[in-house]
Amino acid sequence: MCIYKIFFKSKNENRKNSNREQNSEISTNDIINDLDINDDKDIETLLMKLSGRVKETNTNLINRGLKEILSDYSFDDLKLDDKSKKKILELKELAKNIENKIIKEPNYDATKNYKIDYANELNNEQLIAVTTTDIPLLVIAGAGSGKTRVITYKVCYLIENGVNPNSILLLTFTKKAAQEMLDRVNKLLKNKIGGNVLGGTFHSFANYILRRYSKVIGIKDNFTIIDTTDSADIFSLLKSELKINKKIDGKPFPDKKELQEITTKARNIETSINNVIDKFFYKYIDYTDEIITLIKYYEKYKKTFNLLDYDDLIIILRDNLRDNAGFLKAVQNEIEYVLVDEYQDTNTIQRDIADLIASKNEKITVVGDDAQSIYTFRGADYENILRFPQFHPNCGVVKLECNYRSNQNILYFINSIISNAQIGYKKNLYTNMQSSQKPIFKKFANERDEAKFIVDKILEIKGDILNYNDFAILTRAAWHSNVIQTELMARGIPFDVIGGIKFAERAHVKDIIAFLRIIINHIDAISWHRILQLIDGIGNVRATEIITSINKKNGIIEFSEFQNRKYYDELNRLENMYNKIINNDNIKIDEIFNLIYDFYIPLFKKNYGNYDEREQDLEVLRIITSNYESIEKFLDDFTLEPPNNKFHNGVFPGSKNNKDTVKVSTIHSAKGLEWNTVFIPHAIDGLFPSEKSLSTLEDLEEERRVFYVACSRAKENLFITIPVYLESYRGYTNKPSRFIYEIDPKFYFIEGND
DNA sequence: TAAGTTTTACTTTTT
DNA sequence: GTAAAACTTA
Ligand SMILES: Nc1ncnc2c1ncn2[C@@H]1O[C@H](COP(=O)(O)OP(=O)(O)OP(=O)(O)O)[C@@H](O)[C@H]1O
Repeated sequence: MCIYKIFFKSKNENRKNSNREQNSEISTNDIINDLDINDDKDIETLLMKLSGRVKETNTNLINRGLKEILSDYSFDDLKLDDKSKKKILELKELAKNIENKIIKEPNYDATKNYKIDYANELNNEQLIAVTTTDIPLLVIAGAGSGKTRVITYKVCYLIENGVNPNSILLLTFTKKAAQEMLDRVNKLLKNKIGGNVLGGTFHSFANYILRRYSKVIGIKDNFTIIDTTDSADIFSLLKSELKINKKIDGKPFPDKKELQEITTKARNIETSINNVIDKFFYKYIDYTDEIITLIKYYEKYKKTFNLLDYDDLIIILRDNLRDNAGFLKAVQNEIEYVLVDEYQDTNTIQRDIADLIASKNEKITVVGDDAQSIYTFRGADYENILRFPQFHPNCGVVKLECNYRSNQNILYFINSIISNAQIGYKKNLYTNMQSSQKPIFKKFANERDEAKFIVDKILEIKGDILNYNDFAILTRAAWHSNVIQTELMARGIPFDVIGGIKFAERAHVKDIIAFLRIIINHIDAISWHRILQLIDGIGNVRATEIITSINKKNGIIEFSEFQNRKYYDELNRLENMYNKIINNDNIKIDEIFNLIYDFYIPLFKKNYGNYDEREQDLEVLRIITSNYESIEKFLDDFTLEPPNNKFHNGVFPGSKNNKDTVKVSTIHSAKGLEWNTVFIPHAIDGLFPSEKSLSTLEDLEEERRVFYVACSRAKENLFITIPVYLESYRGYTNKPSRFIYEIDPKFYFIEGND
């Protein structure tokens, strides 16, 4: 029995699809002729083939044992080009330099009367990392070596040495990570002082500063932060307005998402659009001019309507810190110490921000692990970590190599994975832990069998000793756990899904957010577009016309000039709604919601099917917002860190989730976490590493690091599994992940005969 | 110009 | 088996 009601699914956003016939390219006869039918296994194979859209016949994995398969490595090795070779040499040189800067002894006064016994709770290197506060410090920490612990204790140490909590800046990868560390600080210091620390992501910090210093910077303080889908929607609008959407001799033009991707890539790795197209979107090289034109209009569009995208937040902050001495000084006066977590996943803009703020007296500590850099796809540059000494010549370095998380067998395994990396700073992770079991590798006929095995194992290992909380299923892509989720549900095992969830992108959720945004920024054109186009008779062109009129009146919402239009009644209703909200300074969030619903629900019912299912999302939104004092704060949080988990009964963002559940997560969302037992399903070459990352060495290296991050989450048990047949994706699997081939077989165990 | 219908091109990770 | 572009109709 399933004890959770899922409030939304990530499927069926809109449109009912007609059932089209599958056009199979291979005929039944071909398949039968292709096979010798000798036993049950062959028949099973045949049935599988007939049922799916199998394009290629490959019985390789079905009939051969894993041992045999893994003994012949047949992947093309990617050649290093000269540029990469040079880079690797340079990085090696940098790594040597790091070695020279290692600090050997802590500068710790044990006679001081601290609340925390630092020397006792930290190992020698950790103690050095915590107590070195007079010079810039780079902490290179291997997986599970206690970097979270170091940062947490360092915050305490700073506070205990008289640093004002609200002048400590703690930059982490997610808001949640910062919150958890600061909660821990509170516990350690037995007070509530940690709550005053400025903790959050680079983006949330940028937002905080930009709004407060808007005058100095020359922007309005009520800007709307738009997410990537909003950006894409702007591109879509511009494409049709500028009529830049015609194919040239059948070659497709980038779609709205791709335009957004090109834009953000260029800005995050700080290079030209030309370069990005040349390197990453070569198929669009013929459209370079049109793309550049569109992006120019995109930038203008944002300016006109007071919109900032994610990249704007950090770029505007960096540029102003760099170019405006008065502003820099003001920010520096607020901040005494800068701590950066997950430094390997910062980009150059973020690096600059941290450096600039700390530049006055070099009070900065950065913590990271280049082997765990998994966000280069969005502009992160793990070289930041290796180059830290270049930017801070008088820095010290601490290396944490003692792993407190995983048992010896898992450690051998993960060390073996990362030893195959071509790029990177070598660390020698060791542990004092006892060994239990080697990581297990196993194949299954199909996804259902894989799922069953995982669920059975969870129950078996859990027994009466462990909790569901001790288990995680980590995947490269969110959909890799689909069948497993079904199985968990069928078996009544409570679980939470984290990552890959697109709550904020659901149409009706975006609608509500659009209504709210306009309250704050009356000329938020992209939100106006959403709302106006809900009304019958208003499309792209009419919406633009109305928005232009609002903008001309500086954001006054007044539609009398459209009196003769057939949809005026609806415009009038909208105008009245906003007047009620805007003219009442003391209006509560709940009342705002009621007014919006009064207007929206009729349109909502008309525009979308499956009303009941969607309505629950609206309820979720109401509950989330009820925790907020202001719409502004809610909108900022919702956009800066959109919910990435599913909401079950009683579990909402903001509410503490103390439920005992198995975690089903993408690897990217599992960063920094740990579990007793970790499963990595679908470890199939082409899925993990992803097919898209096979062509360049850099991409492949990153995939390996993702694999490394996944495996290094495990404390006691690690299971890696592959289904031979994937019903939902291309049928037969070719090979297990190449990362498994790379590992010395003595470090893992192949379960079963096959 | 809007709205509805058919075709095409895809399945990676997220602040 | 979805989302967006392209095309068609009113
Ligand atoms: N000095 C220590 N003594 C005992 N346990 C420790 C010590 N330092 C860290 N640990 C434990 O080791 C585990 C891993 O620590 P932590 O999560 O801080 O590692 P991490 O470096 O952030 O890992 P990763 O980079 O892999 O995310 C935690 O369970 C932590 O409590």
